[in-house]
Amino acid sequence: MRQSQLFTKTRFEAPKDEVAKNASLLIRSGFIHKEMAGVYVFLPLGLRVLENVKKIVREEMNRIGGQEVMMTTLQPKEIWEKTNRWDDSVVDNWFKTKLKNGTELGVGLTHEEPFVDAVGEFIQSYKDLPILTYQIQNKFRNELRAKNGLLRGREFVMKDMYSFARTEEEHNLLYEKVAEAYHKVYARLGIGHLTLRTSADGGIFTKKFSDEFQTLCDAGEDTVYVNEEKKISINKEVYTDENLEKLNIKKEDLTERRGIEVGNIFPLETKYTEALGVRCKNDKGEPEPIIMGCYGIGISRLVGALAEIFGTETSMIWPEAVAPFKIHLIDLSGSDEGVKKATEDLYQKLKEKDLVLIDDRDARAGEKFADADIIGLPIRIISSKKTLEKNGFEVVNRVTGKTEVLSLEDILETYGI
RNA sequence: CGGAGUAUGGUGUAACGGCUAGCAUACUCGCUUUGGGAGCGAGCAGUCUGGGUUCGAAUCCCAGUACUCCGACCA
Repeated sequence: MRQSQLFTKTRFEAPKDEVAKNASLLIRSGFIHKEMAGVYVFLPLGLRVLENVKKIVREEMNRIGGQEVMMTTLQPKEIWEKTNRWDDSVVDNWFKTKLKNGTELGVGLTHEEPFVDAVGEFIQSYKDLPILTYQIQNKFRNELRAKNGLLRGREFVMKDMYSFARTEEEHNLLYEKVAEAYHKVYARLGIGHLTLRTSADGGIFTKKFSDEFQTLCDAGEDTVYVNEEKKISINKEVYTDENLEKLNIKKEDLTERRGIEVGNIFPLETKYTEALGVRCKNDKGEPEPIIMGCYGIGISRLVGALAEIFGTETSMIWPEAVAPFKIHLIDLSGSDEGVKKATEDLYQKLKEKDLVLIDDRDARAGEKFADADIIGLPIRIISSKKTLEKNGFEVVNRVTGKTEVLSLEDILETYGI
């Protein structure tokens, strides 16, 4: 992609209506646009990051047998009434609307009911189980107060997966399989070492714990007690002597930290399937309850978390797996036709694999470097008279700081072109 | 939802109730410049909305709206 044609621009000044580092940084780099409090537009570079996160999540969910679907945003109130989650006194952050004829509708804030409703149609026999199905979709929550940029919005992108199992054992197997997949997702995003499976409140429908995936970061909204060494973590909301004993954790081993909840998995038991009348026949032809699990990953929240972790106010380095492009090619050819041609040749090659953003603007070096710092592509290749005199290009790995002059052939070989 | 604060060109800011609302940046044009946000000149562009007080309101008052922060909430 040519930066001269990219319609977004970086900006020098921080937006005054954002305090959160993630939103401020991403607005300054032109990755997102604030539409209103808690609602953000993903611009070309930001969308590429978001899509890369989705891709990784998809691959890992598919790998464990997840089947992707897409539920609807508009929701009929009937199914929510069956589980007693329609009334505002029970769930107060619904966005609701009406059809022309007055029929009430909900705007999806989560999708347990619709999944049970839609998937349940196909569950007749125990032979149909287990099922693991998911979607990546926008969620709408009427939060009383949006804050922290992408970390808590009113409209956000989430991956939610649901498992349907016949027995407790079958459920537990799926549950652990998903947990393992989650660890893989965070590892691929470059935050595996910071992300801990955390015991948390199981919610209002189960007496069990749920498991959150907390990425340690001071900007996080949750307080967790952790032992990074032993990979132990427990959310403050369930941090009691009784629970510590139940979980076999020693208080002295833990330190208080802040965490961003980047994922949450919890057992739903039979609450939703029973309420919506979804059962399966066992081998004697008798109806049996179905055990559910629910597994979420905040996709857009992860983009914010990455900005918090890998960014400063004026600089960013995206993990290679999600960077909008891997390489930022800085064209410093000026009016030198020879350098310009060499740069263009390299660009055309790297473009074949969609690896590169070229700064071909008629701008000075300082401006280009400053922009490249905040846009945050992990590899920087500088092309100028200086580098061409050495028969190559200056290649900087921004993570390690390693700088070397490589020839066109060397670079192409590195990327398998 | 309780409390506090803020609102001025695209962006960031300044202006005692009183001069043509200033500065920076961005943008447009011209010249110069070209490895860390260059220089000179010219130009475009603004007081959140609605009321009120006053000879006179960006400034004071009321209402609304939006945004931010603290708290509560977050299935």
